[in-house]
Amino acid sequence: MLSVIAVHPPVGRRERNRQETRQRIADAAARLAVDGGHVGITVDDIVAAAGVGRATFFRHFESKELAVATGLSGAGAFVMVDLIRQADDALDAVGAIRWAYAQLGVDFEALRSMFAEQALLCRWSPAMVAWTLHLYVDWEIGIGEAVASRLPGLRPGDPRPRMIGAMTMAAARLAVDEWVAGDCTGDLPALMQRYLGVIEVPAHLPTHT
Amino acid sequence: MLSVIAVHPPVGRRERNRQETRQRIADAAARLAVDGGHVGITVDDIVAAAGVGRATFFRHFESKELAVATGLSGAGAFVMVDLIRQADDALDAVGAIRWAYAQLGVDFEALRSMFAEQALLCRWSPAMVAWTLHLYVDWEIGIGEAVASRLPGLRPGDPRPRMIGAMTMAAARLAVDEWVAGDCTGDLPALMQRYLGVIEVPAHLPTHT
DNA sequence: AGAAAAGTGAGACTTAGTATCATGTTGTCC
DNA sequence: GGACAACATGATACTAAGTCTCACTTTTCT
Repeated sequence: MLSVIAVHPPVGRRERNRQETRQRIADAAARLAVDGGHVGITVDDIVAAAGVGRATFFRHFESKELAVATGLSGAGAFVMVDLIRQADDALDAVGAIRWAYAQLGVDFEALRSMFAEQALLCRWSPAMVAWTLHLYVDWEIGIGEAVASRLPGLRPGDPRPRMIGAMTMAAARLAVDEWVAGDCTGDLPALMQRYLGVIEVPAHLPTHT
Repeated sequence: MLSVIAVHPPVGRRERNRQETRQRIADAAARLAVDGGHVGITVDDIVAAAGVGRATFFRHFESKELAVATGLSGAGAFVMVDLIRQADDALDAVGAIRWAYAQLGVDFEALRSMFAEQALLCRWSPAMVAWTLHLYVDWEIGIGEAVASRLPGLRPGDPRPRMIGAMTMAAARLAVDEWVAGDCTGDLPALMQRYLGVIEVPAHLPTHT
């Protein structure tokens, strides 16, 4: 009678609906931001475009900016985390990250304008910057989990996964900052490798205490 | 006639007044947040306490949260940057940072409750977290400048200073996160060293390109 | 001294964010 | 399979953040 139903993801219809609503809102927010160049986009615009009530918006996102940033980043974050996971097993944690971002360099020209649009919108206002940074924390965690298995001697509470995630996001942020400062005309993948080059992680957890 | 006036800091009275106003606002914001446990503190409260007009508030701070965060961090940031600068010349960049944060460990108990208060307020709401992260960017820059002279082969555009600043702030943030998760009862300086231990920077700029 | 430039205060106004309640939908237990 | 609990939504009203404009004062430069 029971079982047989849910296979792996024990997510019910309720949770699925909820995530779909959240996605609709984020998508609408990002689309409006891109279309309008961000000028004058309001929460009422977003909820109208997403076809949800105003209260629902704030149940899913703590601020307008977070919704826009989430929509802009969209699948991008998941793509990167997946890429890191797919890197050659022989690569260590930082090596896998460098490889993943190098893959982004292949065919970068096709994505240049999209990246530029996203980068500029995320820097449009101080509030956008602040909430984008807030969003990055989630990515830090994701990246940390993605590389954890590559860390020798990993134990519960090991600071390395989170730190590697944070350092990676810092490299990405600073690389894009420099890229934007040069009017998005430079070689972003190369800049990214340049900043990632500063990251070095001890092969083993320093035997402290 | 001219010259002879300003010695080193070419800051005029106007700039000084401006900074004083900004400081008054930040101080009032932090004091109200600490006193009231943050509950229900409004911009009108802050401007009344600071004795400035509402418009002036938003000329100095892009959001209420940024004002509170700035006031809370207050002198702390400057103290750390100064400490890093005062570290023994024999120490390299990361060594100087580790030493500076180790100094914080001396007499930590006297500061424990103050740190706890500040840490909890900065994590009170998602908005506080977001704007605190925004504020951290300034510290990143400050730390980067403070250690730049310790980096061999430094050249314009070198990614190391900013990256070291960002990695340091990441370590601080994650250490405090873990400390707060343990109800602020643990050994924060030790946690800090633990996270800082993950940072390793190549002695020389990787000869890329 | 006088004019340009920049900071401030006051108030009106738009919009973000919160709280409450009624309604529909999903999950669970018999 | 039906009833009930739990949760997601929508609508509305309300508080407070953030913007804008204008009149006024202070600083700076010539």
